[in-house]
Amino acid sequence: MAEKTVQGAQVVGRVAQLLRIVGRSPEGGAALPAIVEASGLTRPTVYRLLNSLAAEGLLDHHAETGTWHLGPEIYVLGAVAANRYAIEDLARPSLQRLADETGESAFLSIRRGDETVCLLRVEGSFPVRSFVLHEGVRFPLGVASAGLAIMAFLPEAEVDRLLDDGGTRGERFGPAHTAERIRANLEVTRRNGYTVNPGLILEGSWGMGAAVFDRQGNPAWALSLTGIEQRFRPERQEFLGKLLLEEAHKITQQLGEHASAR
Amino acid sequence: MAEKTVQGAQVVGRVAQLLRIVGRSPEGGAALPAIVEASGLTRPTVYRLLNSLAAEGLLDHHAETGTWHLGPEIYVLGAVAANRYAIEDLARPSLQRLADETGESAFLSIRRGDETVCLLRVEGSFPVRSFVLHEGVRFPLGVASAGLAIMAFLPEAEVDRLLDDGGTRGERFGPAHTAERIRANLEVTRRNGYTVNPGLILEGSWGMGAAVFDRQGNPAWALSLTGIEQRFRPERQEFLGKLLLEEAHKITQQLGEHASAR
DNA sequence: TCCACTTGTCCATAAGATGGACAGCACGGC
DNA sequence: GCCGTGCTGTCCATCTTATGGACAAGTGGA
Repeated sequence: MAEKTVQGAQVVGRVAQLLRIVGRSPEGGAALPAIVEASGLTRPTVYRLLNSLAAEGLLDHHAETGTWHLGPEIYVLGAVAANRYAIEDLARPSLQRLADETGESAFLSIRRGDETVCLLRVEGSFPVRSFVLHEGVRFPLGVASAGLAIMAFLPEAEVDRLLDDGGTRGERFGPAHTAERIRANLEVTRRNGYTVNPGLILEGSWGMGAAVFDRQGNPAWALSLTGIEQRFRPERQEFLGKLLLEEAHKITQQLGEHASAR
Repeated sequence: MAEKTVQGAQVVGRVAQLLRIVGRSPEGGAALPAIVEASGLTRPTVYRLLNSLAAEGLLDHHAETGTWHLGPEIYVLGAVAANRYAIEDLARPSLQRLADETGESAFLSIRRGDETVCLLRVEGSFPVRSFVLHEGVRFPLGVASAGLAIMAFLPEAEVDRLLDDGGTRGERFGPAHTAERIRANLEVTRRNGYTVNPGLILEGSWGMGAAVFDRQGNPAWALSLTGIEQRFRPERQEFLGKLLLEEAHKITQQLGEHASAR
């Protein structure tokens, strides 16, 4: 909503949209009908664009399954871009430690506009795991623990703008996501430093998160843990929260020290 | 050359081209006139496309310098794609070791079509360094040590096709890049396992490389070292070559063990 | 002051993306 | 065996939309 910046080459928008859709899909694979559905474009158009993107190496077309994946060019470009945006390397050890010490799965998410995108997932050892979150998955800020953790440290005006979405958030993610309940959660998050998502998206699938701050002090990333309700009882939350905050602080500090490109 | 696979959405080609141009630029930054020049498109078109790409987050426009960079969306997508194409993590320790033990700068390059793309660079300690190669830089196979190392282990027919380019290689990279001289180099490379580039691209700027093989046994990546001529004397080449082969083998083996997605 | 070289913008034109429609194939039910 | 359903791949007339020549305006150097 609210586009038209310059004059606009809207094919670019469609291309970006398709890349995002493919990137968001579960194990990196999406079939044509699903992409058509998700994009709202017509099938021939999607078909043509996907094929063109694959011809450029930006996508891959797995011949047997007919699924589309992010291609080697994206990987190559991403590797170059990573020189400018490199928390990943800093975060991986922290995720590993979180997963090792808690047994839950640990995640790094990044803020991207009004959404969070999951960048890294490290599996925990506990045999019951939630797959609501995985690499490429996006949620609006305010939904899921990563987005809540980030939102809690945004300026009030920003929060107001984000919460005022006309109710689509509730429709997509369930009635628990009202502006009031989110505000209440943010309040608690600010007090504790970490946030708790008590199965708001999927019943029984809990999560906790803590924000990581960039050099300007903005909450740009978040660490989070997910698992089943039984593993997030109040008495354990303190332990998990402390761990999350420790690792989040560690990364924030490393980012501060780290010399950045340009 | 030789396009037109399906029906083609050629904007996609232009978009991909621009992304590549920006990705290839020295410290990730390219100015508009340079991009216009490199792309062969007209200025308004490039301008419009770049702005649209930036609006989608695929590029970044640095306001002060007016330079264009790969954007956060590319980073995000690349991070997701990296799950499918992850030698990077395996290679980094090897590059570090190469750089530490030799003092030269060490590189990981990937084969992408008929080119190699540099993915990672680890600086060596030796105070005179070559900057011919850095992240995002592409060379045709057969030019630069990484591309030679890969080419040496391609099927003969493939080599023939690659060498038969009508002389543009020589024009772009200097007269040392004739088919005959490359063939001779490949011959030596096959015998030694590693390749030596004796300043073919830039006089005095030498390099050595060794191929890394994927699970199917294809040479898909290469490790390489670069530095000044004086550091690549014949008596030292054996030492450097041995190191390169060791690390290349190590990565090849790890890739074989590693369970891959899909 | 003038020149060279930028960035940003407009708009008539024509290139080319679009999408309805159809062919062909694979699967499953009856 | 036959029909229905859902898929991929392709065509092409239509009209959306990308294109690029041209111009305004700003900057810096000589």
